[in-house]
Amino acid sequence: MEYNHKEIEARQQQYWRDNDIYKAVEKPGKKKYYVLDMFPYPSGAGLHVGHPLGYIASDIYSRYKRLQGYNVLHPMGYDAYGLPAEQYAIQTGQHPEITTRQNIDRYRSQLDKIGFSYDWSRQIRTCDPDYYKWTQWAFIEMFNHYYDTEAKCARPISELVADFEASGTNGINAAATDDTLSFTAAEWREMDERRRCDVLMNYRIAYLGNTMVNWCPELGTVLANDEVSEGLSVRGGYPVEQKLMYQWCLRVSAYAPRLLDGLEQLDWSNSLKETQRNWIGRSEGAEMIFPIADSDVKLKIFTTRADTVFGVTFMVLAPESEYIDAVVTPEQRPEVDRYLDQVKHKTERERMIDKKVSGVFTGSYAINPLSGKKIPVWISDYVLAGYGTGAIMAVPAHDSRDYAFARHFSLPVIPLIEGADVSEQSFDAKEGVMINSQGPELNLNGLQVKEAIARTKKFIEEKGIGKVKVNYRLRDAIFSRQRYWGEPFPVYYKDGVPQMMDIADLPLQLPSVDSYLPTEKGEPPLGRAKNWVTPEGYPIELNTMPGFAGSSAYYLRYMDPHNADCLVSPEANGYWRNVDLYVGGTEHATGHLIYSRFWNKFLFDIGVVCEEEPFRKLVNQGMIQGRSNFVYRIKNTNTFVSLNQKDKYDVTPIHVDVNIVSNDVLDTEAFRRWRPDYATAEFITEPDGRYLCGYAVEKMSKSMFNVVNPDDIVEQYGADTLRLYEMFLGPLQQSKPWDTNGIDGVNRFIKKLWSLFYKDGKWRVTDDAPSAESLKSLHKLIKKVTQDIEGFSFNTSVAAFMICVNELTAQKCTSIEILKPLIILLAPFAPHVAEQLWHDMKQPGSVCDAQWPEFNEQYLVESTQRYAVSFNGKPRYNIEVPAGTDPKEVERIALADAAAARWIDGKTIRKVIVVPGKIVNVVVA
RNA sequence: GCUCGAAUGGUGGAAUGGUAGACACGAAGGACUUAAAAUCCUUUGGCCAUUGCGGCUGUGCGGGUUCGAGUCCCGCUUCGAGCACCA
Repeated sequence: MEYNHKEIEARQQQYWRDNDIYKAVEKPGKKKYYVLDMFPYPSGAGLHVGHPLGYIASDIYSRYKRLQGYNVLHPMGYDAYGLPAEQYAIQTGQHPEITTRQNIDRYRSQLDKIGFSYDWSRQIRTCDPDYYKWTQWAFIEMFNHYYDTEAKCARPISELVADFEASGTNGINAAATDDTLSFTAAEWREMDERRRCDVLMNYRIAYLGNTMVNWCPELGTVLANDEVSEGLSVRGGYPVEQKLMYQWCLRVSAYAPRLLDGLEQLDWSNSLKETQRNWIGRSEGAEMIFPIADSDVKLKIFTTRADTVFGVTFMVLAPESEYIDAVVTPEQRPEVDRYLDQVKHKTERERMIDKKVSGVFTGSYAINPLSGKKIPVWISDYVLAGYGTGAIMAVPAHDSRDYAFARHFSLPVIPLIEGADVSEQSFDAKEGVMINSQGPELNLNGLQVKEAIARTKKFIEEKGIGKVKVNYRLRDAIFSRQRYWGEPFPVYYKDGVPQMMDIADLPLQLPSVDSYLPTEKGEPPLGRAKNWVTPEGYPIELNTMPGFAGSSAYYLRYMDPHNADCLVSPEANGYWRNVDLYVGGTEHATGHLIYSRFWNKFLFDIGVVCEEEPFRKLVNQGMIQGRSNFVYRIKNTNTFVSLNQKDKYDVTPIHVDVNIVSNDVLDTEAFRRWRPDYATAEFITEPDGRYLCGYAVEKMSKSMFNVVNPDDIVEQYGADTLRLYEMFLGPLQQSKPWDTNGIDGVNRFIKKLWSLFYKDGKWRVTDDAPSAESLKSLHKLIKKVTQDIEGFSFNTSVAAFMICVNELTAQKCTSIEILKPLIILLAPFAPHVAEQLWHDMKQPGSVCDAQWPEFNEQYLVESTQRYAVSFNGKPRYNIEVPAGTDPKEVERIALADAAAARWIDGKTIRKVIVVPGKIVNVVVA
């Protein structure tokens, strides 16, 4: 029998399908392991070889865990709502549902070919009503809860209402809100429904708020912070501007402390945790009150540099600050209005690019609470409304932005740190000894910066001038999108007051529309839906939910995908708990991975899930870039020059389809057939007659002709080769270009493996006893591969297989006692060929009739022991011997190695001491 | 600017502080073949020596710790990633 990947793979895959081999069933008492891939958005372009990289790694791990006897949950589904399908719908009128379905079918057939061990009976699609019912349900729950910052958990809004009825806002200062309200119980009772609704919106976890949003005119929708990068939309790269809009939001910021602290216990990479820490952006500082002279107004500011308060020479308000109206003097009003108008017409991006200092004086002065000095209050767009209180105390000597502002408007600069030269630039470092910092009641002179910060904080708290405060950069998530292709909100409006639908009436299905564009009135596409009202005739919300809504809790739904009564049953959730291993790209670091953690924590608070963190271990696979090939055309001709000859001519490099290039050698005939223009192409080749192409690493895309389709690789080499090769390419976490050049080496390995079992078509495995050296090769492999799988170092485990097969070939090993464990170990990597060989072992006439086993743990036992070899007490090197080796034998091996490495050249050995399991000490003279 | 990570042959990449370059690709030479493909064998960091065995050098740069450093520490350079008027 020859190795025929097509037959083998078709047969194995059929077998898995027919017997539901990978169907996961809860088995109480059996240890579970949940391996999850980030589910894909099914794009129209299909999969390229980069997409399956992480899926292969997680599949290897799942199969490995299964062999170890774990009950493994390894599901797959589709993140089916998204912009491309909607934009395609706008262009063609085809319903996004149809496009999405077609793309999903394509994805599925591509995934199937690679031989993944997914339990497809648990597949989910975020656009299925049965699925998004639970997205809508979670939204309603968030609407019905508020966040108690003291108990650090979500609580029913009804409890807050009860508090209000009993005692107004007294004693509920622990509710997360961005607007501190104050009213009595009597006042609460007198409020009408609309007013109460407005009040409660300040506390609900899902709330309607007038917030500054990232508005993208080109896409006609608002975007979340993580969907914007450098003032442009991540999707499409269109400009984004700031706009005040009444939108649904999620109070993610309330969970900022827990999102930060939770990172500690997670087995994630440092860089990813760091990215999240940056995004959450905790900063410890102080809130301080600066009263305005001759007025009742008190400016509240936030600073991390309380120590520099004696260097404050002016105050700055954000252009959107609520203080402005109270502070601006009548004389300054026209100038301020002019400035605000000018700022308003700048987009976020323009504000960022335009680093020119701008600002306007309000006409008012504040009083420095520590020094008593009068200082002017300005307005400038370098202060952000959304962070802190939207107002700052400016210390130009020690903050570069304040410095630039002070220099531009000729405001004074007072240095506060000894030796700091502030004549050219500010001194921002938090180090040195304080000077010029003495007020009537507080003297910081002579203190170190850190001491001064602490002293000042203590002082202002005692005096009631301010208080210690922790600020977070993390903003609430804007949850409305003015799109069609997303989950509809289960919300209707009764006299303009938002009402949640009854959970029993969910899912609220997405209606059909005649066009996917906004209405003439500028309403979102759902404004076109006919009868988009409740049975009572109340209008239903026109916005839809954003992309991250459906992906925030999908891992929970896999645990119990067909449950019609709840998101996940307590039994299923109690068994599978959370994801043990999550594999996916870093691009979701500040989006999906924050929202999911938030969403999960909320569900944890309300008792729906039993684990507070959704993803215990997370591995980020690197991106696979494209490797493009070039041909070089002599200008104005149809003649192409090979790489090493091109410098002799005036040439233009042209991208050429990588699929007609092999090892950078162009198939010239295929090139002539590739495009009509090139049918008559002439070639100037290398001396050996080959046409060599140049190459470059670029993004994998159609326009670069560098897309490699996994289907083609599977067709030519087989899924097992593809799987092994993707792993062999390099460390999983690292980004690397796809280069098909090395794939022959991996394919050769499989053929060599095959010929350990079949020689000239004949079965050659025997039940001979294994030789000592074969056993050594095998145990080396077992040790290396088990270590490497645990450490996600799949490239080196593939190398270990190659070494082992080469050694066994050289040893002419035919013993089943070696070959059986070998293919068991290989099965997670190359399941088709391994299972085929296992199957063949069970055939009549073969020597094996065992069942496909669960992985035998004896292979995982550490099989060697390490000894440190020292000379006269100084450790020199280590040796490894089989576990349990006799001390005499250890001594012999140690001395043989020492002699080989010339440690004892010209010396006399006096004595050798062997401490079992630890050390070999050689006393030499 | 702040934070994190990386730098090793022609290429992708291996090396719990212990013989740097595993494994693979590519390249060169050879065997088989009418020929090609496939397969197999040898060589392959650099320099020198090559009818001897071998010698020198070498992991971005400069220091340090150590009997011993690609690996640990200090200081740079370059590249990548994240955050970025966040006070």
